[in-house]
Amino acid sequence: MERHRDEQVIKKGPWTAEEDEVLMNFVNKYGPKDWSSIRSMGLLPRTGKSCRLRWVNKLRPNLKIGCKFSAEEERVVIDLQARFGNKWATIASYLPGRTDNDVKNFWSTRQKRLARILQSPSSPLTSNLEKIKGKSPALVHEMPTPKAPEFNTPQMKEAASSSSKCQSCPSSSMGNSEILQIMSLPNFMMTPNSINLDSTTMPLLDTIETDHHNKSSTQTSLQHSFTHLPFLPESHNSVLGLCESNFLDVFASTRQAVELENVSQINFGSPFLELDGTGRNDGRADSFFDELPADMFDYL
DNA sequence: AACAGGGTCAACCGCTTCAGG
DNA sequence: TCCTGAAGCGGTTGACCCTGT
Repeated sequence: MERHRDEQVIKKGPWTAEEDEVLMNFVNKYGPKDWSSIRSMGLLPRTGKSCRLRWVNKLRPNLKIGCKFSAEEERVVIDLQARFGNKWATIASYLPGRTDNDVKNFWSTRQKRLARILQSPSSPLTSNLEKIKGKSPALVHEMPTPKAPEFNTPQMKEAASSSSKCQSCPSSSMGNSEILQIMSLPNFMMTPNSINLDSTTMPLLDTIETDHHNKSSTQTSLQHSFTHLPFLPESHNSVLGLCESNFLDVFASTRQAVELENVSQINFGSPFLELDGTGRNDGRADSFFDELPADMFDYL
């Protein structure tokens, strides 16, 4: 509770059923407008903003209350966020029964989850930070400060070393490790349709040499790295699918687009919905990361 | 059973845009 | 053209619930 200029008490906090009823009656009588008159008429001790928000988010007809986002809705949100950015009201207009608040909450939950996975200090991916810093000094202050990675198992030690050095491609010390590094950046976002770039991501694209001597050597190197990561055996095929797909092309085309258009978001269709090479898009929603085996994120 | 951590959701805040005087 | 209040929007916060330890 707080006092307003005119000494009328403004109520804050959760709405009661009685207040909802008063608000509903008001809207039924006058329509969803003139929100501030609800208080001036003495109907409710709430601000117009508060009344409007309550109506829009909870009392409006045809809202999907207490109903989780379907796979299709998730896919739409991810796709539209890539197109429109954080225009939650715009995105919500494509989803009947969903409010901008719903979409916003859904997205922030996803972001938090992803950030937590990628920012895990125990991730060996952070081992490449020093190398990246050396290549791009201007980047140093923008990067999160990682703890020294811990490689507890022989598998992890092997994975860490192989991600920057590959026996079958000795000269290919760049490419795969940088891709892993970019994927681990907190602000890096990859959706089924686009890559979002920021000031920390873009300079790193320059370090990816997907066309250096030839693409297949980098691909082989990346493949080698993934093979040595400690996934469950049954997950290796899925992971290796990344290397066999246009995974590298995505980064290569992204870099080219940055050079040509000076843009911060690259749209490229839905390459990751077709990882199995069949063009499959069964409507399953989720970002590129959800196409990966679950134990991949356990490892990260 | 108690606790911690994460997820979800409702609501508030501050800023911008719009419309009317 | 400027001012003011209303409406709209995105970011943030905090309470509550659930789950794992």
